[in-house]
Amino acid sequence: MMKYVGLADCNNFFVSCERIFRPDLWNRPVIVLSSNDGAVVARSEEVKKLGVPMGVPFFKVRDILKQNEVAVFSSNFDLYRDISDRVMNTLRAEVDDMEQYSIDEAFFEMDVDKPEVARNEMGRLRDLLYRHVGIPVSFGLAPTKTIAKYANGLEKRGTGISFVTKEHWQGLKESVPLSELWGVGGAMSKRFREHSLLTVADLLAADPARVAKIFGVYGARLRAELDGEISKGNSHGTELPKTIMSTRSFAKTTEELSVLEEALAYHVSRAAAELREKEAVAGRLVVIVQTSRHGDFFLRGGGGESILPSPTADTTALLKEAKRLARTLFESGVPYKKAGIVLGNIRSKDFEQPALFGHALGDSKLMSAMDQINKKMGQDSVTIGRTKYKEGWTNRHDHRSPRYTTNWNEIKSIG
DNA sequence: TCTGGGGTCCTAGGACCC
DNA sequence: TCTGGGGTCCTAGGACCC
Repeated sequence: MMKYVGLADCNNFFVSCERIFRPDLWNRPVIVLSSNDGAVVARSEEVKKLGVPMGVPFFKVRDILKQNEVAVFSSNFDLYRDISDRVMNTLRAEVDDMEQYSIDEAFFEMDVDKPEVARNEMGRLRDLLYRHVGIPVSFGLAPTKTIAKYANGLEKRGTGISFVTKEHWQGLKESVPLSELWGVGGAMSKRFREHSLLTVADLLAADPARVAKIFGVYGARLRAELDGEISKGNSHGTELPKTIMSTRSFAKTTEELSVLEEALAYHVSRAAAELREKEAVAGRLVVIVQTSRHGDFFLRGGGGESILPSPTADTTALLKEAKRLARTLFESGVPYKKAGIVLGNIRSKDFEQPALFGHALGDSKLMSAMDQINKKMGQDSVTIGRTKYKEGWTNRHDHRSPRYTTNWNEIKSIG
């Protein structure tokens, strides 16, 4: 019996989510755009074949998309998060030690006796997820996370099931370039090349101490992972996040403080609701206001930080502080394009004593009533601190699909 | 026309102290 | 020529990922 690491990865996740409710799109090219309809962030296989790259600005590929009758969607994160929860909950019930890594990926552990049995088990999981949630998922199984990531990539377009055993990996390492591995980007890749390290075999042949010295912790960890030693620890997914952010760019710039304040009210509400849902409080608040990357003002704007006298998850308290910071950052005559906040120093509310003269901790009746209504009726049914200027700061989402599963007004109707 | 938003981890270097 | 060196704490920014 040997312990292996599995990776489940949803195929073209955002596109697959859109297709669940639109069977007419199953064999058609589909893309999903980033928020504000800026760039392409998900592509169906048909679109990849057209040569449309990941991350390309939308306006640059508009023509080719039109010519090929590609279905275009704005991001619909309410929908994707909800579908993601369904995938993760289904998988969690079937595997050991699951750790959700991103909105569409999760690691788990598997004890393997006979490779055929392991393969069949992954096939069963793949079929189960497709039947229950409607999302195609591929699986990779290997000695460590980094190798499982690589394995997963091998069969994306085939069966969706890939098992790289220890023996198999020994045979592969000569031919796998370091630049294709998870965690190796342009900069690391270049530094490896400068030391004549091109393949996995090259790195494994190098002395571990020298690797650590030259390439730092990342290098040492990567080498260990490729050597079959599990070093990317399993975090078990129960810990709190270190930061929670909410930021967004505007469809058009604004020079109004009141518009910025209203956008911040939106971001504070979202982030604070997430804090309360995790039963946590934040001790640090950062407000960010930014101008366009193009034009004369791109160095203006910036961030301001506040260490809260008493950690809180109360929307009103956080908003008051955010507005204070916004007023110190604001300069009149500057066209702002983006605003947002970051919450830091996050800890469980259980460990916090309410300060005598500090803010409430955010479990007030008002906050929980608001959270319950918003959960039931859809996000933003009840809000604090904004109403008037919405068209001044919301972003562009001209192609958004209905929020089928999270908003009563947009539920799918048949007929 | 004008390139997302949300994260994590690591490192270099400044401030400060003795 | 050379101006102490070592520690800690903090933050900005780099790198990478989805």
